[in-house]
Amino acid sequence: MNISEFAKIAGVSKSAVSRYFNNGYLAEDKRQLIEKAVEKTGYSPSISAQNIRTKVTKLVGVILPKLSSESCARVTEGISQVLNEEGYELLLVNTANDCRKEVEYLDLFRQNRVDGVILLATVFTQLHQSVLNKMHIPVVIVGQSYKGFNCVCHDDCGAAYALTKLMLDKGAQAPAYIGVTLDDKAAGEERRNGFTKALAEAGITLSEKHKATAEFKIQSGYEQAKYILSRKPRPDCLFCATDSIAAGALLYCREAGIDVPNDLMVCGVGDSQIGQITSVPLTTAHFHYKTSGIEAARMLLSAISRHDSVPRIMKLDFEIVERESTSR
Amino acid sequence: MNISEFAKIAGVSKSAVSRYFNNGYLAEDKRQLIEKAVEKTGYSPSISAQNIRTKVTKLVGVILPKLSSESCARVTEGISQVLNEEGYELLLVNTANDCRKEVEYLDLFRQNRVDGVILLATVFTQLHQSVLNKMHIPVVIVGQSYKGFNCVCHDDCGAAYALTKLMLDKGAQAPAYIGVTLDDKAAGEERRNGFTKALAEAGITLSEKHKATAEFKIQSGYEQAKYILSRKPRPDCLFCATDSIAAGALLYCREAGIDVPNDLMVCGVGDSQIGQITSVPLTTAHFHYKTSGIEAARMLLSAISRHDSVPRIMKLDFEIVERESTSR
DNA sequence: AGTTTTTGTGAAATCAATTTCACTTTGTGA
DNA sequence: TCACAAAGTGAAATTGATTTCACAAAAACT
Repeated sequence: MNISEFAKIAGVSKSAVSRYFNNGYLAEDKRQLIEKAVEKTGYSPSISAQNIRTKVTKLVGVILPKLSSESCARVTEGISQVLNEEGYELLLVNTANDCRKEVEYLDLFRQNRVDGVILLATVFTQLHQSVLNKMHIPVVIVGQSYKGFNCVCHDDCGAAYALTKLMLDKGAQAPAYIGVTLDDKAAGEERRNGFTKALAEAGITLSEKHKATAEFKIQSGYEQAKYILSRKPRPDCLFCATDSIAAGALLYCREAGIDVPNDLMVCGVGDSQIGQITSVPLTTAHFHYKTSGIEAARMLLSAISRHDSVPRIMKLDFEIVERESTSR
Repeated sequence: MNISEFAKIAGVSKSAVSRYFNNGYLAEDKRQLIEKAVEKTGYSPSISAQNIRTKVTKLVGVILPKLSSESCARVTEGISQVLNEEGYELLLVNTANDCRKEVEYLDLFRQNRVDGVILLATVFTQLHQSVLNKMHIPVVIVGQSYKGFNCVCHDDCGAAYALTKLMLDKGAQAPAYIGVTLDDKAAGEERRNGFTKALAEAGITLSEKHKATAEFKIQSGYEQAKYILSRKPRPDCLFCATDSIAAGALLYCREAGIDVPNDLMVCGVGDSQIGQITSVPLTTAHFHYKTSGIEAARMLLSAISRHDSVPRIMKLDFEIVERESTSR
């Protein structure tokens, strides 16, 4: 069913039909004729054909590093809430942490497939930079902050600083650190920076023995905790860059008979569900993931509508969630 | 940049360009001319324009009840893996458990927006049925089994039966049950059926006192467990329809000083991450969620390619994961 | 050498819409 | 009653591709 055929059925011209669905510059009697015909036939205009003329797809590309991660899912939920309300659909691609795919998909979106792109970034290479600069549709980056681009990010450094300071204020003197790869600017570098800053202020230096890098997994947290906590002298507090790592660490503590929080304070970052039910409830930092998705979507929408917009960076605040794992 | 302009730059006709990107019925010299021009200009054909002619969008609609759920995320990961490989993109919509939205989106997809639809279903109303029957593009339903439609589902009944039998075989005599709404055929009805079947075989009848319905949340599991376990006589085993409910129940047990598994055996269903780190590691049933996504995507692809396909239902097997919460 | 077949080509039609433009009709004020 | 503005209309051009069709050139047979 195309517009001509439909117009014939409704007893009006093609133009009238088009006007009905668009600007609506149309006499009342024709409007009713068309309305009736729509009800009868269920006709609705082809989006592809509209796209050819208007260059609007009502589609937004969303690039995710990993779907089955609580934080990504929450961000995406925020994005989809706002965009669906505005009549946009999400074209979602999953890069499975494959950096080349990220660029590949950006390139795919560069053609006229979508009206804008939201990138949940982790790593950020030279290649990203150059592909992003060549984009001629608006892009918003979530979770990382890069000059010259639209970004919505969290205060990773501040959260790590606050958590570390919390433990130091409670009397911790020998801290340990399990982080993630520094390629991840936010969760790797920024959180480490916050941790380091708090130590520096307290005049404490971190021993190399008490530093480890884990993956974003419970199992990996368990292993790295085992490695660090079995070395002498044993630390009295442990900062984990993510809740899943902290959950793994707590698992090891229970197994090894280490008393949390009395012998060892532990904290994570992200306030994922898992922290509520660890053997000892976990102190962590709550990031407003869903809000970041909502804000990113809004930012993109406004960049799509008025095309001139200057790049802006929005940093969302966090909240410390204090639970037993650091109570003393 | 359109095909005519590009053809002029390359020094060939529009038709030649089209053939280059499609069937390739083209002389070698022209092929090279075009190849060079593509490298120079970065031209690629407009997907919308292609869609108008060929009716192929290379898009698949995916309807999710909730993004931030581990099982949904895993299924989607499987789907996206297979479809991306075949050059398809996912149009993802999140209904936030709103049944009307589910139908609304099905209707949206009914027009020529996508080549096929995958529906992660929970509830299934009369309205669903009638909208689905009016669909003229292939649909695959994941997680539920409905006659007359393509389905990929899990053996919810079998898993619940096996878990219940496991506890009964270990000597449990007074079972309790925390389920989810029966509107959810798979997680609500089927799992309850499996549980009931095992009881019936053992000649045990369930007291009304020992039955409750929770939401898919830790907090809700906690509350319902509190309600059930505080009534006399206390049950000696507890079947929870999901891991998150079980996690909440275990939380209450720790708080109330109930010894799991000696005083009370507990199990969940779904093998989510959370079960690994509960105060007592959780016995559960592992469903192959990612595999179900993969199979659903394959089923859809084959339905798209040869349009005649008869509806088929695929039921995936499960595995019992036995941990401490039922060890005796 | 003459005919048939194969191979390759571009013009033109087609797909399903929007939008401009030139026009009719209607309404208002003098 | 006439002039002029406003409102409404449909034909036709346009958007960016694919695909059919007719036709030319080259190759392979008589």
